[in-house]
Amino acid sequence: MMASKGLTKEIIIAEAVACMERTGQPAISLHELARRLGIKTPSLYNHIRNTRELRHEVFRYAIDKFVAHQRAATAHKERDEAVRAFAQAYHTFATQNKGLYRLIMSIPSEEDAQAKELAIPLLDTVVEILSGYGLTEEAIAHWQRVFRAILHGFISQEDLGYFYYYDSIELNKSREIAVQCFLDGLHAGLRESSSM
Amino acid sequence: MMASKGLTKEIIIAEAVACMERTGQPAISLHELARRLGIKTPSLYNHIRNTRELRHEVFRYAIDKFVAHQRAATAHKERDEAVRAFAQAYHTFATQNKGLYRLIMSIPSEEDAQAKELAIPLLDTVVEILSGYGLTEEAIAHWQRVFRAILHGFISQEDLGYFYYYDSIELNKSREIAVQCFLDGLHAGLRESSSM
DNA sequence: ATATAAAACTAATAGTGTTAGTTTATCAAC
DNA sequence: GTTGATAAACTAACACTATTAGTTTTATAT
Repeated sequence: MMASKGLTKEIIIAEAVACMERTGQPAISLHELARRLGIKTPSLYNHIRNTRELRHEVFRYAIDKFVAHQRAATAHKERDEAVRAFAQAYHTFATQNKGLYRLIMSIPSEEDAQAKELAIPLLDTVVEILSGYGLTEEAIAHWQRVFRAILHGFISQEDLGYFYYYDSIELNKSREIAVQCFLDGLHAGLRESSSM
Repeated sequence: MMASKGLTKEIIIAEAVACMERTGQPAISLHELARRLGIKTPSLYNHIRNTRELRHEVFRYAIDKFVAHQRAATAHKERDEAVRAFAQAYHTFATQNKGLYRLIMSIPSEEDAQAKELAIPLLDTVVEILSGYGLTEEAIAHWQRVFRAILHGFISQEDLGYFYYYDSIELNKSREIAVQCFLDGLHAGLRESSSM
């Protein structure tokens, strides 16, 4: 019983995802992966091209999961309420799926045009919410960047430990303030543009 | 002429820094480093304990450089003017010292308490600026987090390629809007707390 | 001059990813 | 049911990482 243990690409990807979710790391070695699947390392190459492709597949999975999570959290919500719900969902996903989130935030980087393609739905979720504010196309592009910058910046620094400077001060409150800051800034921006 | 080519820890660190600045990567292999210094890989261990220590030393250098850059940019400035200058300096450093910035943003992460210690001056620069707004200690802690979240989040996503969604829309303008958003949010927060 | 210590070396190990070439099991056609 | 093709496992090897042990060389201080 050497050949065929019923292993498929999907099973490999699922196992890789499970490992990342468990360890919180955005990667797994082929050795470890093969060990968990009960095969020898090179056998993985019968199913995947290389680590890049594997990472890519897990990336696709992570994006899908993240997007679904965001859509579920903001469905039937609009404007400020949607923004707050989105921020909450974003943070929840990032902390509860650390490995996947880190992967999402470590892939594109210049080269990988294919990954950027896959990530578009992720950007669309924010754009849809901001569409409810009656902004111009250009304004949406700007504010979508600002919003995502705040959300990711917050998670990232929290994760890095750069927020434990005043470690007695509650992180959740900081996050609320950040979201409120975005809304205040957005509203201020709206007032300004409508008065011109 | 085997022993002693006048190599020191400082020279090694300087070369590592130079490599990172050149490649934009937050790391360099010992092989490459040794090659550039004209020695064999294991000889590096006469001067450094391991890659962790080397990274640590480069990290220290990066923090110092970043802090100096920030202080120079915001000296004799206050409040909004200082905030804007800081944001500008932050972005300039991150883009012109990509390798060092990436290193700064990849080290601490839970474990490394020593690195967190080294990074404190980095946080102080923001705290000092926010001190000019007459906020409470707690409010400073919150807003310092928000500001740094925006700044890093912006750089990070820009670097990752997550901002090229609407690639015709100017990044610089988005950044201005982000900083203005922070100031509007901060001012809104100030009004609210003073009216209580 | 010689002993010591610093700083280079060679050789080897273990952990990454990856390729080439080989064997085995399964499944379809004759 | 044997045959033959294919899929999927294997072993063996290589290149690249960091690292350690043990050796040699050179500079320097007594």
